[in-house]
Amino acid sequence: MSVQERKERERASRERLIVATARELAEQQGWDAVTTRRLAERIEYSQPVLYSHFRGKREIIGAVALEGATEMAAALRAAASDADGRRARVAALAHAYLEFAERNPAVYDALFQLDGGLAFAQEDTPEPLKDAFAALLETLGEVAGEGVHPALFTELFWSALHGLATLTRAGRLLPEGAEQRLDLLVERLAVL
Amino acid sequence: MSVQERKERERASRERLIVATARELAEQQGWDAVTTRRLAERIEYSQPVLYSHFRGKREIIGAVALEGATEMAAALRAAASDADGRRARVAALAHAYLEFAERNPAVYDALFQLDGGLAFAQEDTPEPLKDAFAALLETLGEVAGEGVHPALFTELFWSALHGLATLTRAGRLLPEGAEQRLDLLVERLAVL
DNA sequence: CTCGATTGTCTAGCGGTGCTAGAATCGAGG
DNA sequence: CCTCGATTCTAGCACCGCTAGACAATCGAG
Repeated sequence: MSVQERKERERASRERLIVATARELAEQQGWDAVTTRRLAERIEYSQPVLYSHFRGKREIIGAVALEGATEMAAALRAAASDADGRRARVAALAHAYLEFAERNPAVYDALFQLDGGLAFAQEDTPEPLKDAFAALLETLGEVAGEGVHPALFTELFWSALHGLATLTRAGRLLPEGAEQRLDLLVERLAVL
Repeated sequence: MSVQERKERERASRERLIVATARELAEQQGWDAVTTRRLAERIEYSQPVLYSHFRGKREIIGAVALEGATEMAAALRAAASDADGRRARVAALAHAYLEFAERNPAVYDALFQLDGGLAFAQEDTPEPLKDAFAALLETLGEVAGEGVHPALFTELFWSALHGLATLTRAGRLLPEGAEQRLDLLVERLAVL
């Protein structure tokens, strides 16, 4: 049975290669440049191989998104745990969120902008996505204020962060005010 | 010279037809369905005619976006002027914004989600876009609070609305909480 | 050790996209 | 009515996501 195990290992490793290459290509040249032909060429296999791992391009985007969600959750938790006090924790969390979006634009797009075929806010939502939301909830739930449902507050705060992230990156907001907008968001929205 | 004038009128009218048809098709079947072939067929001309009016598909999206921006500005001003008192005005504005996004998803996408080749937050930003932001600023500037720059406050509030609009439509937020999230946003962010 | 079956991969191609060169057609002015 | 410039169309380019079917490599049985 060792032969079969080796094959499965190789197959799994090739799948990781596909996802990593897609992500790399997307970060370098944007998702438009991630075509099945270019991706196949980079991993040094033919196009149909991609389809033996994923149903189509959507699923590849989805795989990058899941990978990114795990990293994002970790980054958010790390930022929150490095800060002392509720105010500092919320500020650090918000800052970490926007920094992740800025440093990994392709991953952020895969998560929230493109169609990766992922379910959200439902029962069959993949674990990494739920966990990323949970990472937000852990810190933001503390500052929802009395009588306000923590999850609902988190959704609102998250929406604001998402809006800042996307509008900033699309050049819709002047970059100069970024820090002030973030301060104001934390100050006003959170009950400290 | 009347012949030439007639031709110019006809040309302008055909351009309006292109934009209106693109918008209609996008609202009906999504922007993916708006291909140059389908669009050409609907206006009963061949593809190259599109390119005698617009540089390419991007510019057509941009034209829909500008049309939408004008309408949005009007809708926001109408909602604000119908309400009495600052709190009600801000709530009405926010509600009108989200309603516009929900009822005109294709236009909203053209404005903020797709690349219509439009400049933002710059000197050469088209007038309708500046005006839509101005419509937000007129109402939101009043509730920025002391020592907070009205434009910066408006950018933040707008970001939150944009986040709510996009995440809701992408199925990332549960629709049930929409009203509560909106109330909370107005209550917390605005200084009433 | 050979041979058939199974598995894996590739070549080639389908119908679609945005966009454009050059042919064909139209219509206004002489 | 005819000419000639402006307008519109036909046909085609290179690329897209995706897949059928040919081919090669590997495995297990005799």
